[in-house]
Amino acid sequence: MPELPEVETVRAGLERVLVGRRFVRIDQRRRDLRFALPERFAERLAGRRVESLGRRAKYILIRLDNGEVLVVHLGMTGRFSVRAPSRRAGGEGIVLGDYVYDHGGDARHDHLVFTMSDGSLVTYNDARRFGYMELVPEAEMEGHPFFAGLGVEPLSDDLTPAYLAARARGRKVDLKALLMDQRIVAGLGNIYVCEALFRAGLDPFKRAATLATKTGKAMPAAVRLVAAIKSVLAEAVRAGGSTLRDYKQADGSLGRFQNEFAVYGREGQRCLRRGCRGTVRRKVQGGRSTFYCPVCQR
DNA sequence: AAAAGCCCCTGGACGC
DNA sequence: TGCGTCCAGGGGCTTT
Repeated sequence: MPELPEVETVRAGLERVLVGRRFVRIDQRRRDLRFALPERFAERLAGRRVESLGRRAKYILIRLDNGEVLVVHLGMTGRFSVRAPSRRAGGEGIVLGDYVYDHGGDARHDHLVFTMSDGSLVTYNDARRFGYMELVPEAEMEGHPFFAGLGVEPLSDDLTPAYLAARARGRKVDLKALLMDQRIVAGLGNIYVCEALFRAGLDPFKRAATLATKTGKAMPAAVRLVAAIKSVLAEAVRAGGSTLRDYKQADGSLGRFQNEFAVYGREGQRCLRRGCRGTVRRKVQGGRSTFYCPVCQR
């Protein structure tokens, strides 16, 4: 599910319900998700107060009052839902990102249920269990394997044409693979890479090295690409991310950016660029689907 | 060191 | 209705 805009949307939603509350009870129903959950997870979390919520790349960072950070990665299908403490009519809950409390899915995949000090219930559901959680002392975050090799935040000033060109210089991979690589730019995934390359008018199969001159300076393509990445992500964050197949009951606070896709999931449909007569194609690239317009992405 | 493949896991859509 | 195949927003690990 989640790339940067979706993770950011979930982070913001959780922030509203977690900050200032303490973990009272941790109902842990499995030993592991993708990886083993932390040793003595419940005991270590119980009684801790949530200070703040942050995000780095596709990780949600839940800062606790003992200097530790609960680091959460949602994988493909990880979701949080929240049931408010007292809700008439049986408590239908709060919507977080593309997630409704009654996820309409499978309680079998409710792997963790946190009871907070205000009585709200926060459930982590993850059908495929590609998600994971870890408790990391704040001081060790930077050097932690999760974070040590991560590339720049795309919405920060660290992502510049010069940076991208320098990282692309001499690389043999194609543009799609470069942008999917979390060590270069952290937080992009299949959807937003496809959309950014479309906006920049760049062929996903073109070599990444073409972003740089021989001396490693930014080519115009790098300038366009950086602008495209930033604009598509910023718009998606504003729209609350994208909601794909999990769209259940319509709800205003679900993600809306899926309605803005220019290429993703639009195989066989007309290119949306003004004046372009092209048709969106899908090709498997690096084991994943790439959607692009062969006419205007060159 | 970089690039390419395989793998993890479950569910939904589709064809027969 | 049932079964097989393909596909899915993640990325780690292994091999070349």
